[in-house]
Amino acid sequence: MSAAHPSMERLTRRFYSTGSVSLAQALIGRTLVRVLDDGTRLAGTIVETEAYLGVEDRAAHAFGGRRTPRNESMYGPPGTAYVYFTYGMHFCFNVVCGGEGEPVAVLIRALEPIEGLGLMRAHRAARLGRARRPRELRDSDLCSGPGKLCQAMAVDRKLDRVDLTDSSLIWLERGVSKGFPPEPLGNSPRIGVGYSGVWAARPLRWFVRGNPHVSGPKGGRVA
DNA sequence: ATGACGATTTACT
DNA sequence: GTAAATCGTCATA
Repeated sequence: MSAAHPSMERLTRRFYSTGSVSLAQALIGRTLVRVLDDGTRLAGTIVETEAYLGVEDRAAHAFGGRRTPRNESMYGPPGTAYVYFTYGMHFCFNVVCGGEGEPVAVLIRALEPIEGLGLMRAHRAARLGRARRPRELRDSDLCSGPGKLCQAMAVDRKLDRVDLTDSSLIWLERGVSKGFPPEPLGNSPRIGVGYSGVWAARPLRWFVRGNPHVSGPKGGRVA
């Protein structure tokens, strides 16, 4: 894989060494690549992100400087993967950023699948209820949410603490084509953080307007 | 040892 | 729209 083609360039430590508000926007349009143990390659374009600001952000896992085995990877170097388990059944994938040792991260909330759709569909279907007639999952049902994309991309706690600048299992590539992402990006309060007081209202979520792979009703939700 | 709680998704009324 | 599913984690005791 030469670096001749821009879309093949892996994002560097330097790229991740910035604040989460900046990175959350810069990650829209980039490509998340996952290579399974058997060599199968899965990939998608990031279309929705959320910034978590660190110790002062009540919605963040590192609020108040909290540091536990669960969120330890947030204290790792920029470019570290932070994968956590939540609601007793879902994983969420984050990219650590900010300064060295600062517990700051960006949550990847949705992807537009571009490679390995068949396997993604299989991964997702395996977790759906069987009570109902198993209708074919649409492309927009594969990665349109933080938990969903982890199912589709086979991201689980084994990838927590992985170095995205060096791993052969998962990484991000420059992957932005001309005219994408479209400006201006959609921007809204973060999802699922209603418990965080004034922080719940801060517009720290970004997404590609009108893109069907964005989470929420008819993909988009709020401005 | 115990209990409350999720950076969610799905199914159902 | 509302509620169930489901369990690791962390604060409290």
